[in-house]
Amino acid sequence: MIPAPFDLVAPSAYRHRHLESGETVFRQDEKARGLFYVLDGQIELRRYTQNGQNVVIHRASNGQTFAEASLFAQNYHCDAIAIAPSRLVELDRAVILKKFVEDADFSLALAKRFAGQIRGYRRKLEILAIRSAEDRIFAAIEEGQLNGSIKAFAADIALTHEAVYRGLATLVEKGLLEKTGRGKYVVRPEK
Amino acid sequence: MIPAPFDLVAPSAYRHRHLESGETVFRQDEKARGLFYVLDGQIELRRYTQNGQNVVIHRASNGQTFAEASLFAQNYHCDAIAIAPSRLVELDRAVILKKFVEDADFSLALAKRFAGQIRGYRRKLEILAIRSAEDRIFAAIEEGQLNGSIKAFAADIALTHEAVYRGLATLVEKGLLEKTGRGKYVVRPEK
DNA sequence: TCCTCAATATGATTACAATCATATTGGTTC
DNA sequence: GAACCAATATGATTGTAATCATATTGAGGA
Repeated sequence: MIPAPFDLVAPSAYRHRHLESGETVFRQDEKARGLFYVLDGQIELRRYTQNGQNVVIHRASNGQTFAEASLFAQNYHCDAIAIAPSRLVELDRAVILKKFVEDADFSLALAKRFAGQIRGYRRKLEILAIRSAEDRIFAAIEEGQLNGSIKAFAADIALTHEAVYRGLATLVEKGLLEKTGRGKYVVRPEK
Repeated sequence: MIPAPFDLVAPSAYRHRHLESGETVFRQDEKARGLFYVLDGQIELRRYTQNGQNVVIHRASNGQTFAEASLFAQNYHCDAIAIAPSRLVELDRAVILKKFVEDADFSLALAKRFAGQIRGYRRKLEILAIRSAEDRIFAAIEEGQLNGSIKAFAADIALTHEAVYRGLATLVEKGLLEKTGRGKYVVRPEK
């Protein structure tokens, strides 16, 4: 049930947590206690700039882990907030680190996971660098970033939700997307 | 001379490379051979989108490494191009991987490095999500992203160089930045 | 069933960065 | 030192996303 490689650590390192929508998992600059596995629900990782703007760094849902990087840092570097009722497993930092030095398979798998995350962030950067709202929306949908609500998606790709609604409408008009329901869009298959 | 933890691997894994400005270190989708350490020069990591737009993912210069993540991937996921005459050390992928499973200190240090990179990308995402050109420029300078040319900096933060020149001018006008020379700007200390 | 509320959606206007143009400066080469 | 070239810099105009406003839809609760 816990995804590889974290299934390799003893269950004594697990701690279950239930959160209501809006509750905080951890805050930026708090001492890092461990990483998390989402049984169900939705967690948003956010960072705040001085001006009060905030960026959604990542959104984790069923079956995903987050805050892996905090294993190797003293503190958390973003806020983690439940945006839906959520059940999490917290994996103890010290236990994971011990496992890391003892078990090469584990450390290899974890490093691979990190490499994957790095790639993911690169793709996000790539999308944010696209200037045209329409192109950005299309690229992000192609990457599979539109799974939740349009508003959340808009925040993800750093556009206002109005701009996204408009962009979606024109993309459908151009025949690049298909509207499959209220707030539901899919890439139209090439013919 | 090679930074930790790569100083721990045998020098037989090193391969020196000299590149002229414009030459290619590797291309996207090529088989990953290893990671690189920059003795001197400048390397740009770029990704190309379908529309032909390209994003500068990272810019590596003296004393930095790049393509670490390719250790755990089959192929390179971006282009690496020298934008100045550069001397590199290529570190063999297989040797590093072997070291990784054998030496826990090494694997710990590498994982820490990865975690640092993840943090770096997060910060970059944060900056790209700032809508106002002026705020974005200021935030990026505060993060120390303005080290090379203004044009390179502009590409980094996904603005046109014109917008950056104008933003810099108004920031100086407002007293937030100080112009220390042609193309040189520093954050003005708070009083 | 009605009420409430948030997400979805579109209209009108404004703000601002992109674009196109044109100097100016500084470094390199012959 | 002249010639060349790219980076720096600013001006004028345009395009486009943000903003502010206002419906509309749908889900959940009383």
